[in-house]
Amino acid sequence: MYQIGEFSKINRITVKTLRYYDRIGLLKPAFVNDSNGYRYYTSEQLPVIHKIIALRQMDFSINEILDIINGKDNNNVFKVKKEKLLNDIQEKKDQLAQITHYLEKNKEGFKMNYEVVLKELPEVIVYAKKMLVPNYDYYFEVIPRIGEKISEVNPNLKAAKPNYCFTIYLEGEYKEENFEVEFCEAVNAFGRETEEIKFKKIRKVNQAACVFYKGSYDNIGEAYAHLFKWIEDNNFMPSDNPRESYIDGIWNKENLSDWLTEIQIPVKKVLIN
Amino acid sequence: MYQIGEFSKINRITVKTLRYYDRIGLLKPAFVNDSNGYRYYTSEQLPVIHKIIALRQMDFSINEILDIINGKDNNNVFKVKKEKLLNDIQEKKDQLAQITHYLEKNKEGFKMNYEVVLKELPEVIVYAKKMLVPNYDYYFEVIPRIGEKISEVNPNLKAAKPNYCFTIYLEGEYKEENFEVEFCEAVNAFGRETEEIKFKKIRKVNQAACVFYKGSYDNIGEAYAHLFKWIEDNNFMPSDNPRESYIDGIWNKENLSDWLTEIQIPVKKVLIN
DNA sequence: CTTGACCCTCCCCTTAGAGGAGAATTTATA
DNA sequence: TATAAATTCTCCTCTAAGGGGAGGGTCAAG
Repeated sequence: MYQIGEFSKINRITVKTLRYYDRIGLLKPAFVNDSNGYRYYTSEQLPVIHKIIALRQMDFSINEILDIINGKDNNNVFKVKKEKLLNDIQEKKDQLAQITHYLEKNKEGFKMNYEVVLKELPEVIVYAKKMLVPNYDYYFEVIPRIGEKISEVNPNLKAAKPNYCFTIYLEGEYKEENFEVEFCEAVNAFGRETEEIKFKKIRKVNQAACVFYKGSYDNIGEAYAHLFKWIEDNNFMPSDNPRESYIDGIWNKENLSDWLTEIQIPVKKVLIN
Repeated sequence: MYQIGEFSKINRITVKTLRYYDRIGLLKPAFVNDSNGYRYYTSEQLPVIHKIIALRQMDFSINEILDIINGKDNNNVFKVKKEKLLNDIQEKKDQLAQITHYLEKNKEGFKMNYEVVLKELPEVIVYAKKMLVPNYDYYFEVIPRIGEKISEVNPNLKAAKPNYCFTIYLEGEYKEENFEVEFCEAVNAFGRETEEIKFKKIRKVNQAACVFYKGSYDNIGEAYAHLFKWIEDNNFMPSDNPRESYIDGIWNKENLSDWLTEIQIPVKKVLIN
């Protein structure tokens, strides 16, 4: 018979933990003195606590250990745990890649302005028009007319909430002039089409690497470059054309430096053996 | 101005989380309607929440993010986090090795009886005697006499609490007969020595791989084999001689199957690049 | 005028114990 | 034998990052 303190020393485990295991029913002491409540453990319980500690070392939760000890579903729990550990390792490696990328970018006192986030892009219904655009200035002259035109034909059509107004770059890479794009605006339903403006459903994207870009479009190439570098450094690759989502711009902000655009590039993980 | 629901959709983050960030002061909405408590966010806050999400994706805690955003200690936090992630990955890999070992051992319905635990062995003062032992039977005849002898010379000497009575195998590997061992018993202080029995301090062992073995000593070789296999599978190597700690045996249990012994092998991690 | 969508606050719950208070008991020392 | 020190007990609160749900107020559309 060991007192709790002895038993804790033998097994290199705290007294608090033993009392906790008693309370939740994972390991009750073999004997409890009724008059003073002292717990006593026997040497037969050594292999039991040993097994518990071994399972804790393997990252099993208390509930899983209870199941294992009660003989439920013995082998499957281990396989599931193995899968989970493999996932955890991959997740940590991904985080490590992000931090390494960050440290590299920030190496020489260079202040990084872009924070890349992976997120899902939801399925949306849009009206869309393809165009060849000589430059950004021309572009924002043309866009309002698309909206006017489609409202004429569909007086009840409404923009989706939240607003989602973007272009898809049909060229794979970023170009400053004469690029081909598809302008899209998310709406609440399908409507009547015109010769040039078509409705379609844009499918959900599971993972897109996204950055916000502040300011006029003159230097947006820098944000693209950063984003592409991030994608490479983090073992992703583009899986579809980039999107530029317009949040603040000439239509609502006078000051160029207040303009806000989000660049979204659908990506998928590169499998490394 | 976005309502909380919109803002949550744009950023793929829950409303609960936004309210939580408000409460803890990580991201307060730009405007709150005093009469009904509604929260409103602006597009200028998009890059801010984006940064928060990016840092969360990199495994930073809320407190760390608060520090980063408030401009405290900017680069060091990242380096520390990188180290932590490397450690986490190693830990997960170790757990994976343990599970893989377990699954392999249990493959064909073979029921495993040994659970290996890594633990620290504390520093102890012992009296010790080296011997060449022909077999276990002889061994347990001799041992009581050592205790008697040392008590004669040191009437006030007491066994340590918890008891720790063990032999160190001086041969590197397990042998069934004619093995050289050093018998040790932990005591509370140094005492007077005899020709054959010496006192010494045994240093702490940081990590030892340990199993319990139940039953008579006939099949203890199996437990050794298992333990050595475990050490190899988990990328450890023995760093000192094995110890056999006697917990229950002929001196207190009649039934052979109640005998209990713990095998402890000090180990160190094998560095794999 | 009502319905459904959206928002609010408040409270409890999660893991696996850690930390500490206050009291009782046991063990060691003088 | 008296006291001091060590050990144990129960009970309470705390952790991180929100999730779940109750109960109730608010808003826009039909």
